[in-house]
Amino acid sequence: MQYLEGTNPPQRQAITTTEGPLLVLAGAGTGKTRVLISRIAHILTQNLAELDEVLAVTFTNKAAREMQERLEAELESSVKGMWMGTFHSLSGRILREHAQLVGLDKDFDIVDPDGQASVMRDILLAHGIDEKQYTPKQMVGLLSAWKDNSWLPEEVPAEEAMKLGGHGHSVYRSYQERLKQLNACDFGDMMLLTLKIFKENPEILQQYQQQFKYILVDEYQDTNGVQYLWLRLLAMGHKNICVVGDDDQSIYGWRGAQVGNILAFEEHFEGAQTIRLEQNYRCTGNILHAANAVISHNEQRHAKELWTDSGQGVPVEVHQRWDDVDEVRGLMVTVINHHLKMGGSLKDIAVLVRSASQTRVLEAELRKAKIPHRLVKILAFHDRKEVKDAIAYLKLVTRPRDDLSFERVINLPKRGIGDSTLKQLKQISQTRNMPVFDAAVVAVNENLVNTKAKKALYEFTQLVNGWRSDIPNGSYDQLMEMILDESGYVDMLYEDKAKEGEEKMKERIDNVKELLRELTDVTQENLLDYFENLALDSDTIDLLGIPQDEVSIMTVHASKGLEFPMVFLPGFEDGLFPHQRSIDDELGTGVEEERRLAYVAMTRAKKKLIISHTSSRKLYGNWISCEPSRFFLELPEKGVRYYKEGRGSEINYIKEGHNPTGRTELKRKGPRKMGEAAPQTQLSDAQVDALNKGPMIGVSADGMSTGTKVMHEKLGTGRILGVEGFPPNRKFIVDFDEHGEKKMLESMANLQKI
DNA sequence: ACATTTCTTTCTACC
DNA sequence: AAAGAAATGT
Repeated sequence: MQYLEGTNPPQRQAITTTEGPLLVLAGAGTGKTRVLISRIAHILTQNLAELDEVLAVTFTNKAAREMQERLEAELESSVKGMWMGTFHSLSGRILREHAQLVGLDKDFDIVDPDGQASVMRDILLAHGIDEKQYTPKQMVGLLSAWKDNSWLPEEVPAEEAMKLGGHGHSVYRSYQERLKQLNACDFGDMMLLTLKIFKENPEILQQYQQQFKYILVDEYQDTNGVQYLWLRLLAMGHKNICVVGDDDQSIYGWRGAQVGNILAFEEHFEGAQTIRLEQNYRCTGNILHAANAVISHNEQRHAKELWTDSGQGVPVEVHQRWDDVDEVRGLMVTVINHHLKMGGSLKDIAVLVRSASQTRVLEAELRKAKIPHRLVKILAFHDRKEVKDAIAYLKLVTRPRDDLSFERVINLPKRGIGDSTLKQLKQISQTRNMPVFDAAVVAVNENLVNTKAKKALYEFTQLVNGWRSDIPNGSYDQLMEMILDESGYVDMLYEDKAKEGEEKMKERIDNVKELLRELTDVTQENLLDYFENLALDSDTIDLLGIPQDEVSIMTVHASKGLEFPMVFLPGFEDGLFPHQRSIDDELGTGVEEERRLAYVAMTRAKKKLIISHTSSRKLYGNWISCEPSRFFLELPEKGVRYYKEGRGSEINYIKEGHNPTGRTELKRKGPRKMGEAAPQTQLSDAQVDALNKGPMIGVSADGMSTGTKVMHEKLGTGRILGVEGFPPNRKFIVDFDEHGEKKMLESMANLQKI
């Protein structure tokens, strides 16, 4: 049995224990993917199940693809027919099959967050809710959280329904109604509506329960409420559910993930067995030791300690740099060039950032230093404006009910259809219960809009009808090309050159061309799948040519499951990592999740881990001073070296400026008190201006100074303890009567003087 | 309705 | 700093 070769005893056990519920607690780099693949190979080669009787759930499409490839290599045969994919893609498959049961057509569309916000904007308007007080995004966020918890409109608990001014409940219903009208659903619905079908139609559920003899789930620590219930129902048939995960790597709490699912698996599934994989095959001893030390500060976790027998390796490095530019130029570029000189390769290297905003400086400086690099998954190809515009045209032509796409392209390029005309069209569409496109035809025929708009609408509808009659037998690239040409969209891109600059224009044109290339594979048969993938698969970035030798730049979240010989972790500063939003989190679980995130980040490194923090960095265009991340205080004494360099200096990499006293300098006496203002290291022009105009720190013209009593919408009354920075980016430190000390940005907090 | 200017806001993380 | 919204002028 080939698939057992080279496995350790617990791995072997996890592969061959096929019957009954099984929890595999698999730490970072313990060979969990290997186990999953071998387990499926075992099930199939032992003839325990047919291909379509195996359900394998992964967290990303990329993971699904990788698993499929490796499995096929292992079995030397195709595994087509197996149910392998993400929760959303698998659930979507079931939902399409039974869409009528929840009022959707089989070819329903999946709206992305932009689309959600757009729908919500109309709903808020119709409900007479002030969209400044409750933004569409906020409202969508609330609904998504409810859906992640598996609450249908009638199931939302009373106290939840009180949130955001108590509007949520009625808004939820209208929002769902509207989506139904559009023949569309959002991400949350893909799980929730399928669950609804299961609950209301036992015979359908039973059919799937019988079909799926073996269920496997990867990254179980990141499942949310609705996903848990979905799995639970499906697993009720044969009860052979194997979940693999690591509570220390749960980093999607903001998307509703409940670590509790993995912590309580044994209670949720009766008779469950647990197997632990604790031998790490990825990192050096020093890296593992450092990561273990950090994560051990979390309260909510299964006790475990990863180990390795592969030697200590070189120390983990911690660098203090002057600012974000110096962090790249002085540190990374130096190290990377040295790595190249020693014969190393760029694809060994990854830079993992906490927030996408860090990539701007990173990219600029690496470009200056002529170091090839690639942003991975930061802005997905299909999220680019010009690509979304083109897709909207294609959707409008092929999907008659797609009002969202109509809205997007009706005045792109400018056709003289403004807000007021659009509003009229929407009105007609609602009262006559027809798509906005049809309303436009009606408006033309019945003279319901002014002459100018009428002419423009007539021409537009003629164009679209023309394209509709040209829907091809072959691939869609030619239709798309015709649309882009005849609509004037491409001309518009060229004309934008003056405004946007030539480089930007070229990039846009290239992206549209790339889209055309992609569409050569799209036909009437797979158009629906194509649209579904657009919504569900954001990994598709590697279509732009062969993988080059270049440094990978990505967010820590995007790095989960990957590994690199050398990893840089810039921006380890309180406020950025851990992020301020998590520090402010009232439940206190935020920092624990950040710590898990740090753990994930550190354990991506196989041989060399370089963490850095800066003294100052730009935020919203203003310099702020930064404190070292609190996570440094949790690093072990051994196996970590500290480096501190001044402004613009380059470290002498070979000689190593090992600074044993660095640690004491780094070590704070304890967390900085909230009221204790961070020292301002450098003033921006705006700040100097602000000073010259009058208001001084703490004695501002608006009377918001230390001692002022203030009122906050949610946190109630309190007193200002201190003020940092300058308008309009001041931060107030407020001692709230009910909630204690909080630090907040002026523009966010909306504090009222009382 | 659109172009231009001015002012706000934004920077967690993503299927 | 850059993108987006709002205000203002034509």
